[in-house]
Amino acid sequence: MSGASRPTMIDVARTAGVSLKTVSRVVNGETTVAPDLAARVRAAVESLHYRPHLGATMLRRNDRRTRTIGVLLEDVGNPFSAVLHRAIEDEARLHGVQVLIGSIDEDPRRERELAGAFTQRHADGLIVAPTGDGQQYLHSLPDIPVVFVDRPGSGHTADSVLATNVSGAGDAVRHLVAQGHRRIAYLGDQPGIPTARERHRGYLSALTAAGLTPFAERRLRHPSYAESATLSLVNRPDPPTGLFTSQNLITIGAFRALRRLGLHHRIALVGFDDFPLADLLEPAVTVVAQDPMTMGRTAVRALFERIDGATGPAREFWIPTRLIRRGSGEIRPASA
Amino acid sequence: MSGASRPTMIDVARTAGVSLKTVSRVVNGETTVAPDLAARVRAAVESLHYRPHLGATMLRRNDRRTRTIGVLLEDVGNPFSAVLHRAIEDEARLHGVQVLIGSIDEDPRRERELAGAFTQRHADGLIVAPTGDGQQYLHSLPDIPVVFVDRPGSGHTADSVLATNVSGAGDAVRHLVAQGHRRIAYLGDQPGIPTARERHRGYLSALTAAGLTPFAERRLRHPSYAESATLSLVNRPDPPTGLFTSQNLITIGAFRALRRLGLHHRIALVGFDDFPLADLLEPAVTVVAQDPMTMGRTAVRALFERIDGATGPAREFWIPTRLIRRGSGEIRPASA
DNA sequence: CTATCGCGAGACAACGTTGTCTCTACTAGA
DNA sequence: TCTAGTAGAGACAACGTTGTCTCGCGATAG
Repeated sequence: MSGASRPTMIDVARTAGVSLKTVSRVVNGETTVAPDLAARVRAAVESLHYRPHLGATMLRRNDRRTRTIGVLLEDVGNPFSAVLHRAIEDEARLHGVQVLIGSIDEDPRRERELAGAFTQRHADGLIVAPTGDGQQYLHSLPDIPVVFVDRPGSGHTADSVLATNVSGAGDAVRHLVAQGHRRIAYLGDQPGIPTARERHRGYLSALTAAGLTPFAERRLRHPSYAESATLSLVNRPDPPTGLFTSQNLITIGAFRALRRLGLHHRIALVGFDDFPLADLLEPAVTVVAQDPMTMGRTAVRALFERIDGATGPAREFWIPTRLIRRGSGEIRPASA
Repeated sequence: MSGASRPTMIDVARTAGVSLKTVSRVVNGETTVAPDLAARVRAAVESLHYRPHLGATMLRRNDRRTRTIGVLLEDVGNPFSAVLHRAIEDEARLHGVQVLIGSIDEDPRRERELAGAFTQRHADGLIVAPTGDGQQYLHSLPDIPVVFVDRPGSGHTADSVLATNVSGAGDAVRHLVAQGHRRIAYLGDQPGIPTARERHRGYLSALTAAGLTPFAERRLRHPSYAESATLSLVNRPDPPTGLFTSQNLITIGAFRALRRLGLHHRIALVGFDDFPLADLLEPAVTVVAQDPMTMGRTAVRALFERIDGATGPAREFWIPTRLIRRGSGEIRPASA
């Protein structure tokens, strides 16, 4: 509360009656200090509430880790991102590392800004859920380890931690086919988003493999359009009997629409990405669940390996998805 | 990508053919530089990808803002915290300020560690959702502006941004009373948590004012016990006809228990704190909603005022709650 | 034509810390 | 007893930047 500026090593040295350098040694845990002096120094540090000036430390020791990583996710308010964030934080905490985080909101400019800001704050590394716009900007940053998570990057080579999007989406579609569905519609994000592209690819190839043709597809500019898109889809003369939605917010929007029309027990729904309370809805929602905990943990570990100097080609970590049958995906087509 | 160390102002100065100080002036936007020189400097900055060394800047200008704030929330994976986080981030972004964030998990030691870590990283200020253990530790930190959010701090005076917990909980109980309920049970967090205490107080005083006595109360050590606590509560010989739950995770646990027993259309439920999909459950869940967006925005604004030097006594910002009738709270007692 | 002023730009010190070098006092071995 | 060696502790420079001071030059006024 005093307006006085923070104490420096010189203040500590004066209080302890030793030289500046001895304080530095004690603070840095060097062993070449006599025990009684070290004790005096530690007492002075305590009484003055001395904390090393991180800026000065970093300035002097240019190689020093700041024990901070930067994390760029889609939207920290979204359940998937929030859980991923939490997993990253927990793993980072195990290593005594702080987390800087920001939401990208599908805005490439925002992505570049955040990456720059975190780099300038001397993050030791970055975990990025990239937009589809390419990550060439990383080349203009000082050399910093990067791990992509959730989505592959482009224009920059780095480790990536990805869900098995194609096969997961395929699982969803195959499941609907197995229930007898032939008219299976797709609702997903705009194809600029890499995961959206892959899940769409999984949808297409599973349909084709089953001898079906894509029935109806909607690429949404924003998940908030999911509800109205579903309404228009279902109001066609030949409505789909099953829906595959490529993302949790879209799944929820679709569910909302089906409920509004009273069709939630008639039209099957399988969503990519689990979400809280999916099991409490009626019908409970069948999903292809990702494993954000494992994804976050894997990304942090890979990043730390790179920070610790691991070289070698970029690695891809594929985190498996899992179909969770809850009810909405087990609805059979009315005509069958 | 080169292993070379990052460029400094001296490199830029050499490239542009000017003095070190002139580069500094251009980078800091001083106007006393001839346009052609400034242009040469900017070109050199671009071509070398020069970024000022934040540590050196902070070292030289000890008063300088780092344009970073630290945020300590309960759990960034929890919907309430996640939305609060997002609101804080958005407001901070408007001011060009970065956010350091960490989850406390009701662990006072963790709270102290995070506050220390963020302070050492030169956060300009802190936004803290404090545990009930007291914030005396803030006194041992260098002088840093703090705003409490969601919960009042103790042992340290600072602005606080709080929901109207007492009156909000009262609204919930009064609503149940108005539906004819007499046996209204309370399920909440342990009383060590300030908000839990206040909401419990609101519960008690509204009951008393209605001429009722507290019927049954459960203080949970952790929200994960909500489901089993509800089961035991409802299995009493004289079960409650209405439940008031003090927090979103507990509300969800209680709902889950009622559903499991098939009592979700028989026993009324009003929860404090809204949560996603509350409107999609059957019955949709009546809640006393907080306004995390406004809370986050208010906290950031108050913090920036303090950072900008505002003095004066600590302020309390009360953010009103709002009862949202959705169905579960409008169930009437079976006996009535 | 000279004195004064103002503006642009460089020289230099300082911020708080740590790496390196140096110095002193003590210990051990011959 | 003397020398060499060692461990502990201080002096000093340097990290990259900015605040202050100073200098030079052209313009303006007397």
